[in-house]
Amino acid sequence: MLKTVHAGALRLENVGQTVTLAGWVNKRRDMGGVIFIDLRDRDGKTQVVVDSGRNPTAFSIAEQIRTEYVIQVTGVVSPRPQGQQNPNLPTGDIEVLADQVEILATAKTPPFLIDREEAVDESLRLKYRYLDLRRERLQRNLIVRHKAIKFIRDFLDERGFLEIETPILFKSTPEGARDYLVPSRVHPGKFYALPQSPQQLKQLLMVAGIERYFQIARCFRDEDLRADRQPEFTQLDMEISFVERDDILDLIEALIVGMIQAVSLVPLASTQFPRLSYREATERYGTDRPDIRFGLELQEITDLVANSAFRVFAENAAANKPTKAICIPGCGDYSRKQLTDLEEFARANGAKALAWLAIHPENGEIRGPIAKFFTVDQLIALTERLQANPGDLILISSDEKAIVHNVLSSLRMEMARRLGYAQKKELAFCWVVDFPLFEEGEEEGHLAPSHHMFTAPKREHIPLLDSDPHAVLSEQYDLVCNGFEVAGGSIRIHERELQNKIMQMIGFSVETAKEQFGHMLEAFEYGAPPHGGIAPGIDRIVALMCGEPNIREVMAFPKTAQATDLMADAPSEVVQRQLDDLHIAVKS
RNA sequence: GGGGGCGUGGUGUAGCGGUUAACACGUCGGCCUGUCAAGCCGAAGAUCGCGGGUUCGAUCCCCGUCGCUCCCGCCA
Repeated sequence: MLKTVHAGALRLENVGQTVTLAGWVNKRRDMGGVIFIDLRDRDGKTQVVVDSGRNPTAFSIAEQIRTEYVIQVTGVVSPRPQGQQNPNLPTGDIEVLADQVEILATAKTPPFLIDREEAVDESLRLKYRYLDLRRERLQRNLIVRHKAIKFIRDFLDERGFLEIETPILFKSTPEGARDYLVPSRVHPGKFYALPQSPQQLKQLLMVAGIERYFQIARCFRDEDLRADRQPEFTQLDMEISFVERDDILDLIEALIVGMIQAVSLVPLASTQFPRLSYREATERYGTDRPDIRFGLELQEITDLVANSAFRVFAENAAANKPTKAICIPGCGDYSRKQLTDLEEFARANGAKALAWLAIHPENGEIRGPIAKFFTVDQLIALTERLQANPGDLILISSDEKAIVHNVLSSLRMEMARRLGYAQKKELAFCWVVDFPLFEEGEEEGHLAPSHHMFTAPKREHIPLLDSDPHAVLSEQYDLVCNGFEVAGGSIRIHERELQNKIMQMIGFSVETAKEQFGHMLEAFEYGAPPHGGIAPGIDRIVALMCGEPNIREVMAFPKTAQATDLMADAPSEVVQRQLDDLHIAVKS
C-alpha cells in the first residue's frame, strides 16, 4: 500500500510514529517558510506540516502543490504546539511533520469547491459527479447507504433468508409501468424487458420451496421522474412462504427500527408504527400516504352544514357529496391576498372553490365570505368539532369525496410546510392496510388492480368478487414515512383458479393470460405454498435517513429529471452496425 | 403531454430599458515560519444559456428554444 494510515486515524497516542499518508490536497496554506497541507482521504483529514528548515526538498515540492493534487507524505506524528489544536477535526491534536512529499497526480482546478457545502448547479454536479462524490455530503450518504444494506443483509441472514439473484433480462408484461426493452439479436423482432421488480420470479422461488428469499434488487421503470423516482432504483425485494400479513409487518417493523437506530442520521419519531386502514388514512389525511409527523387532520362536517343557509354545502350534502375541513392554528390573521393565494392553490389541486372561516385572535369573531350563512349555533358546533381556537383558520372543501380529499390533503401539506411542521427532523412511519383490491372507476371497460394482479383478496371478501368487486379489500399493505411510500407488499394469490379469475376481471382473456403469465399459472398447479412479500425502496429510505430531499443524493450516479446521464452522456446514438445486428430501424 | 421555478466571470450571488455589469469565494503572481474559512498586496477572468422580436438602445420587456429542477398526468 502507498499509505500506512488513513487520514482520519491519527491521535495523540500515535505521536512519535513515522507514518505514510496518501490522499488529496484539501487545502494548502503557504506561510512562506512553512506550508500547511490538509491531506484528505475517505477517512478524514490530517494536517501535514512542511517546514523549509526540516527538509528543503520536501518543501520545494510542497510549493508546487495545488488543491486536489494527489500526494503521498511520509513524516512523523507530532503533537500540535500549545494553542494550535483544531477542535473541529478529530485529528486536530496532532500533525504530521513531513520528511518526504511526493506528487502522485496533479489536478486541474475543479469546477466547484470540494471542501464547501455551497449549493452548486445540479447539472454541473451531475456532469462532474466523480468530483461531487468527493464532497462530504455524498460520501456521508453513500456510507449510510452501505451500512443500511449491510444491516439488512445481516438481519435477514440471521432470520434464515437466502439472498438470490434473479435475471435482469426478463419478459415484458403488459400491466404496470412502461418497460425498458432490450432487443434480441438472436431472435429478430423479439425483446427482453428489464424487470420493474422481480415480482414473478420471487413468487416462483416460493413455489420452488425457498421459503425465505430476499434480494437487493435493481428495478427499472420507464416512467417520468420525480424527486423520489429514478428510472432505475433499488428495492429490498422479499418474499416469505407460510406467512400471514402481520408476520411481515412485524418483521419489517423490527428491521426498519433496528436499521434506523443503527445507521440513520435522522431519528425515529416512534418505535411503534401505527396501522391505519386505507379508509382511515384517506378519511383522516386525504391520502393513502399520510405524513403523520403533525395533525391538521381532515374533519367531516357534512352533518353540521347540511342544514345551513349556504346552498353549495346543503346541496352537496343532499347529493351525498361530503364537506370536510382542516383547522390551521395561528393563521386566522391571513390577509385577503394570502387567502386568495390559498384558493388559487386549492384550484390547482382540483377544487372548484375554497371556503374559509378565520377566527379573530382576540374577540373570537368569525370572519369569511360564507360566515353569514351560518347560525351562531352552527358556528359553535363547527369550531367545537374542529377544536378550533381564536386565531385559527378553517379551510373547507365540499365536493366529490375524491376531490375533497385531494384538495384538503394538498392544503394540509402546504400549510404544514408554511408552519414548519413538515421540516421536522424525524421519521414518522405508519402502515396503511386493507386497500381495496381494485382501483375506483374502470378503464377500458374492465377493473384495474390497485396494487398488482397477484395480490390476494381478503378471504372473507372473495364472495364479493362477483357481486360488488369494488367492496373487496385486499391483503395489500404499504409502509409510509413522512408522506412517502417506502414499501409496498401483499399476501399473494397462490391458487391457480383464483388467479385466473382475477386476471380475467382485470381484462385478460384466457388466451392472453396464458401467453403472458402461463409460467405463473402453470407453476401454481405444482403445489404453491401460501406466500407473501414486500419491497422497501432502499433509495427512499436512505434519503429519509440522510435527511435528503431527493434520492439522487443517495445514489452514486443518478440520472436527471429527463432520464439522462450528464456525465457519460447517456442515452446516446449507436452505430448503424449495432442497429443492424438487432434488426432495429429507427423512425426519423 | 401539461404547469411552475431557475439560467449573469470557474463557483455562489447582486443588478438594471442606457452602468466601466457589482460583491464574495476560487484561480494566478508577490510577501510572510504556526495556519486551519489564514492574512496582506496585486492581477487575470463575463459573447449576461441560445435564437428571434419590440426599441434609437435589451443582460433587463416579449416569443421561441435548450439545460437543470419541482409538481400534475404516468409510476400494476
